[in-house]
Parts: sequence; structure tokens; C-alpha cells
Amino acid sequence: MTDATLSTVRNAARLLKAFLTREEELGVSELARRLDLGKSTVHRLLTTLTAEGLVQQDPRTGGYRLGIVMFELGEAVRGHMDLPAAAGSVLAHLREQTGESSQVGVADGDDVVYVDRTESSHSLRLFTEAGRRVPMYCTSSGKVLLAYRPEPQRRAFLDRVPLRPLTPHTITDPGRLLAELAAVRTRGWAEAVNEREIGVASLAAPIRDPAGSVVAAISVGAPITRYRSVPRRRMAQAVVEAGEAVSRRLGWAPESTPTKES
Amino acid sequence: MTDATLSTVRNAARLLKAFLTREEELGVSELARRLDLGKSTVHRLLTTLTAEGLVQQDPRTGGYRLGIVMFELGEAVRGHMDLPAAAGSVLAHLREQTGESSQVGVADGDDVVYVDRTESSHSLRLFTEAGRRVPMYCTSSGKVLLAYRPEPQRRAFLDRVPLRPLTPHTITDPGRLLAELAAVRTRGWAEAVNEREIGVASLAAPIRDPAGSVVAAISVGAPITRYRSVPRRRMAQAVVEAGEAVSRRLGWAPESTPTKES
DNA sequence: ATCGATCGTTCCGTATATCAGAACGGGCGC
DNA sequence: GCGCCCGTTCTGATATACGGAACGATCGAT
Repeated sequence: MTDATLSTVRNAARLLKAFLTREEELGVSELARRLDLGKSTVHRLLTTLTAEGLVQQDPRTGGYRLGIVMFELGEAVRGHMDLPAAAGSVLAHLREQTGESSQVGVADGDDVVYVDRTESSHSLRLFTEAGRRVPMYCTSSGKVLLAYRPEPQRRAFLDRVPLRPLTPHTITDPGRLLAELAAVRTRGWAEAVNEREIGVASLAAPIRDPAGSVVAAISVGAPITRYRSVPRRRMAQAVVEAGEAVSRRLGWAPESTPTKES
Repeated sequence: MTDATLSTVRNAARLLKAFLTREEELGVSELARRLDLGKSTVHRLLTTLTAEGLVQQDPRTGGYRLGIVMFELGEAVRGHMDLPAAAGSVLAHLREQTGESSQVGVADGDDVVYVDRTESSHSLRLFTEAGRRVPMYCTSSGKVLLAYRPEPQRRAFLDRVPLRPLTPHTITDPGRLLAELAAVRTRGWAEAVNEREIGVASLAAPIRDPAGSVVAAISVGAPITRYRSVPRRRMAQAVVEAGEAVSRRLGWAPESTPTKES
């Protein structure tokens, strides 16, 4: 007995998550390799998931892809999130102001998941997809979410998560990251330049719930050359104001701002 | 041995689909009742699914809800659908023209699933959520999708699916439905008034892929009083043109229209 | 404040359902 | 036409998932 966890269901979940790489179609053998399971096991999993509509088989190629029921379930989750409803028009406004892609992200585990976004109208633009998961320690949204966490959680994060250098500019020293997060709290916004991907810069600000807790971040991302051509103050102000606008729509009142974290 | 299907995974899938009722949170006991499983079994399923992020537990109430990974997976499905990208601006235009809610639906099994929509600006309006599943035989979108299916599939549908009367106006006679579907093919659009829900009317037109096959339907829905106040010809023309606009964006060329079905 | 009902959680023995590997048949490319 | 890799099927040994019962906490009504 390994855990109190159902191994079969765990495998089924791992199989579904294999599609988070955004590959549209995967085969039995390929999945068996990635999950380190027998081909027949994977096949049986797929058969079961197909019967339930979570997965579909392409009759042409024989390969498998996620099914529409998966889409329905995802929309059911979205339907219960306040954030997309509150952020929609603000994101649109932010794009008009800045001309760049902007997105709203929430923390899940040690990552940031974007729950809504608008895309820049420039032909050279950041592609941010809703549902995309990125690390916290090297993105502007992630830094905001991390900065406003209670101190013990922030420290636990640094003890738990290795700061892998995704580029030469990624902050890998925990002390330096902590110092930067303190700076984020004092100035009210975060920045990440070249830290997750070379050539990409972003700036983020907090979104608060009625209790004043930071529950999400709103950010603008751009190619670094265009990013540098705009005064940072100007962009920071636009993003911070957008964050406050979304917060107000969530029921937050400005005077209830807490002093520091959480 | 019942099937070649994994009972545990099947139960996990059924558990997830219990949330398609759009209830945000469900408890162990409640789920056990609905799925007709032991409480401990459901609890173990939930523990496993929680560990994988497909489900989250509310630490306050102890109840469970769908997790963010579910949202990610749903977005992964959306990312591979051409339809939302092609339909977005057309839906917006259709709302401007008609002032009513409009949506794009695809067939899945014996139902229609809405994959995209825009909402009316009237305060009294139809609430259509993306990811919502509705029957085919009593909705305008469903009638379109059914009408353009190959004859044998259409007949198989009628043999398989009971035409349950959701309102007194639901068409329950297979012959009458077949006749109506023939009419849909000749005029190029479908209508459903009071058939799924009293007080609701809708009108739909086909969306075609480059081969000319009908792969989706676009529809406008409204409260019946407002619906009646607009000449039907006018609305039908707007919806049909919207369907053609989306079809063109999918790569369909008008002259390639097939004569009748598929 | 107290009782009762119901919640989520844990434990455990039995029985059954799950696993991996090998074998099969079809399709594609060399 | 040959070989490779695909998805699928079968089988027996074994691990694993099941449900009933018991526990502690919580909420609502009395």
C-alpha cells in the first residue's frame, strides 16, 4: 500500500494531464512511454475515458485527444470564477492603453495559471493562452502573488521550490528574490525582464478580494524592445490602476488596503 | 467482468461529471448518494483527484469542487478548436445586429454543446453558458445539426433517442420532426419556439467546414416577446449570413455548397 | 446550553478488478 | 514486398479497490 490514493485513477489523471503540453493528439504507445505504463494499461485507460467522453479517438489516425466533456468541465470551473467576469473589460481597456497582451493569473500550488487574457494587436506579440501554467519565481504575476503571501508561506516556498535558471537572467538566489519581493510590496508592482524567456518583459500588479487579500495578479507582457520604449512609470501606473479596477469590481474598497502582506 | 472498462476510472469520471450540474461545491455524502457508491469509496476518489489537482477541497466547508487543472484541460481543448477563433467577431456582430444573445454549438453524441457565445445587452436576456449541453431535437441549433446529417444517422438518432416533451410544445412525433428537418434543409435555417423552455425562442443556421460539411450551428436566442417583434425574415437572414461568415473563416468557399445533407 | 443529525474521515477484511507481457493484424514507409 | 510500429486483444497471478462500521467535529433546532 503506497498511499491512500487510487493508483488507477492517478494514472488516468496523469494521462489526461499529458495533454497539457498542448499536443492535440497522442497515441497509445507514446503515452505508455511517457507515463511509464504498459501499452495495454494505457489502452484500457483510454477506452474507459473515451466511453465517458473525457477523451475522443480520432477514427482516422487511431490516436486520442481530449473530449468535449473535458471542455464542459473546464467551462464549469470558469463559470464559478469571479475573476473573468470582473477582469474582462479591464483587460480590454489595458490593451487599448498599452497596445500589449495582458493577462490575469491566479496562484495554484507553486505556479501561476492564467485565467483570462487579451492579446496585443501587434503582429509581434506575446502569445499567452488561458489555462497556461508558468512558474512563480520568474514571472511578474508570480512575483506579485508571492510577495503578498504571509511570510511563513513565502519562506516555505523558497525552501520547497528550486529556482531553476530558465534563462541566464533568472533569479536563482533565494536571498535576492526575497529582497525583490520586499521591493514589490513597497512599490506595489512587480517586473520580470528576460527571466523566464529571453526577449520577453512583463509588469504586474495585485488584485484584491473584499478582505484585501491578494488573490490574483494582472500583468502586461511585451517584447523587450517595445517594453523599453515606454516609460516604466507610465506602464506601472496603468497596470496598478487596472488591478485596482478589477479589485473594486470584486468588492474591494480602497481604504481597506492592508499595510503589507496577505 | 462487465466490460473492458476500468470501473474505478469510470467512477472517477462520473464523479467529475456530477459537477456539470453547475453546482459549485458537493460533499462526500451527497456524491455517494448520487453515484450510488460507498462514502469511503467516494472519499478515496476525491482524495486521489485532489492530489492530482482535478478537484479541490474547500478547507472551510469540507466540501469539494473542481480544481484549476480541470480549467487548464478545458482550455487545452478550446485551444485546438478552430470554431471560437473563427466565430468570435461574427458573434459580436450578430449581437450588434439583433441585440440578442447568440451562440455557436457543435454536436457531441446526441446533444449540442455550446462552445462560444455572446450575451445580449438587455436586462431580460437568455443566459447561455459556454460548455452548456442541450438536447438536439428541441433546439434550433440541434435541428440544424440534425438536418444536415446523412440520412442513416438521422434515422438512427430517431430510433435511439426518445423525444421527451420538455414543454407542451416539444415535438415528440418522429415523423413530424423529420418533416421539419426537411424544411430546415430547404430553407437553410431552423427555429425552435417554446420547445425546450417556455418563453424562449431561437433561430439557427449551419456552419460548414471547407468540405462543405455542417460541423456547427450559430444561433440567436431571445425571450419570445422580443423575438416576435422582429420580422422572422430579417432575423433569419442575419443568422444565415453570420453562419456563412464563420464558414468562410473556416476555409469554406460558397460555390462548394453541397446540394443537401452532410 | 444540549441533543441529534449529518458531515468528512479512518480502519479493515474480503473479493474482485487491475496489471504487464506476449501475441495478433493492419498500415505505412523504405 | 519487407520490416517496423501502430492500436488492439487475451490471459493468469497478484495487488488493489470496495463498502460497512466506527470516530470526532460541526451545525441547527429545541
